Amino acid sequence: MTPEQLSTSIAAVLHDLVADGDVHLPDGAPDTVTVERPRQREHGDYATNVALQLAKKAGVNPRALAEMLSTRLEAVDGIAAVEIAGPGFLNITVDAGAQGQVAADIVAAGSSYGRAGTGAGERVNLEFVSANPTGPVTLASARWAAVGDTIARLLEATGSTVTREYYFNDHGAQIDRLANSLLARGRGRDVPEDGYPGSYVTELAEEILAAHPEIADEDDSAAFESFRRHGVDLMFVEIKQTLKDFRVDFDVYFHEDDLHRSGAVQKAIDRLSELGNTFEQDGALWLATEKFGDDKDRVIVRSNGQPAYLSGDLAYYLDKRERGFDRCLILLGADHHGYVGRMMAMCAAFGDTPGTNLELIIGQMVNLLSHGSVVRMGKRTGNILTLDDLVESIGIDAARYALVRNSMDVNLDIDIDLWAKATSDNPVFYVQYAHARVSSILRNAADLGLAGDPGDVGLLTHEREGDLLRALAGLPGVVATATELREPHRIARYLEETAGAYHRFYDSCRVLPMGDEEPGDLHRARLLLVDATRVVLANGLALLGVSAPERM
RNA sequence: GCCCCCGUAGCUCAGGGGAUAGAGCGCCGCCCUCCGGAGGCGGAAGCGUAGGUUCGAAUCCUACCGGGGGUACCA
Repeated sequence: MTPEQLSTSIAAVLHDLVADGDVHLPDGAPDTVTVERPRQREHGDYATNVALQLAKKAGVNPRALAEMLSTRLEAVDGIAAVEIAGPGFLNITVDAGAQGQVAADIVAAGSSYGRAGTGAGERVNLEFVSANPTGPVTLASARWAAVGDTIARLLEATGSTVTREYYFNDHGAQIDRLANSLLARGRGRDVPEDGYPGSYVTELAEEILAAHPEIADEDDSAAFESFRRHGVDLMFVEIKQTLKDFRVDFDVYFHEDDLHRSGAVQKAIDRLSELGNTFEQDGALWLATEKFGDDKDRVIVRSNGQPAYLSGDLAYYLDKRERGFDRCLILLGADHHGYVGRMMAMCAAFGDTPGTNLELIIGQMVNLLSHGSVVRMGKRTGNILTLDDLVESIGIDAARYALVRNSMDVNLDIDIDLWAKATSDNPVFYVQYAHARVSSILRNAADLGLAGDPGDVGLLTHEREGDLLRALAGLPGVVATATELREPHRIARYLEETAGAYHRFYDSCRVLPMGDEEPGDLHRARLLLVDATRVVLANGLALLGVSAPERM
């Protein structure tokens, strides 16, 4: 019995109580109730605090409500015992057969175990990374690449249709700075003060000159344009390749330039003006964001007639909405948190609902640590670290895992000495090792001709078996929560917990027959449990885009 | 100044109002007759401070202290 099934059963019992007039709830009985795995084993397999939650509304004392629930719950199929504890907790023990059935259900569901249809029909646009094509993908962007892709996988797992989108900013002044840097390097000069100092600029300039030798004969202003065009193109190719190698595939690369060329910017501005949300002042055109909760109003067309950066965002947002996305999610670094107010106000100015149609997810910064101190020098960039630097030192699996393992709200320090280790200190290794161990048993079982017959799942009564079953039963709930809160780290933590439960089970429950022992029902049931563990670890790792090795 | 994030064990971090606050590392002590010991078991050790809300607060609110980031008619 999974927590979800139990929740439904308890809700059904509540409905009955209300229908029979035993309990009066002004808002009726809920459809689901909170069911959790208690920390203390004495508190049963599962516990619920519904009685505490609803007592006040029902106008009864929590223990009395608990009594009524308990009596009826004990009659429910699969529930072995219900105890009332403390102020009104219900501690529920599930019978072994119903518990063991979870393993069979998981194996039957296979790769679809943990998925849900809660987001069905929702079209989500998830924009992340969106780094300017002025250099290699940085370490900071790497976090958004891993987190964003994982959020996308989670949304897909819960039934949403997701478009992974990269906003390619090829319109602004920083591109000029790249072009100037390339020109300088191409002509054997030092990069300007505000240029890009990395060695990649020199490489790029050489590459461009090799492919287009005629640039050498152009004057500086023509060469500037050539370097600009080819530089952006090549940089962009490199960024795409880096991300692809990192297992992040974008569906759409959107060019800011297109918005300006197509008239989309003007269209967005006109729309906002029609809605009465713009005004002119000091020769500039402003968007009235303050009335929608922003700190102050924002310029969208500068007094020199040039559109301000925000105008591109307006047009881009409108474009996404017109492409049919119900929800536009954007991942941003903490250095952009100041944009939240104006972006949300902009959304509201279009008549949309901030938080629903537009959602900004802010994450904190990343550092790399080695031997206890922060690594500052990137290989090709001089002063800033790249995704490639990270992957080179710890590999893709560890990099993806390390980048999503923590809440986005915390500054992330990645200790590359730790993540490069092949020991259990390294969380990704710990989880992958559990999967390899599982796979090994399954291989051995196949050699023994043991696969197929599930035995009797009711025999899985060992404490460690129960712990493992409950851990495995938790995946759908964790996926649901991680998706809803946009918190992929919950998947990683869950996997570590599940891997731990498996290692403990393995340590005290022999799975395969020893020596000449005849295979029995318990062997088969445990084998099913091992197989279910494989499914859960593999599905969880897949959500993180991390491989689930059968051998390591 | 104002805004955002963080402050939990010696260290790195989990803990979406619930029962005795968890994990890994490090430290101390254990467990190998066969499935991968790259594992497992036990022990010592903690919610920045002060108020408030609540039957119940690490979690919500306020103030303060400490760390990080931001605050352009730049993009």
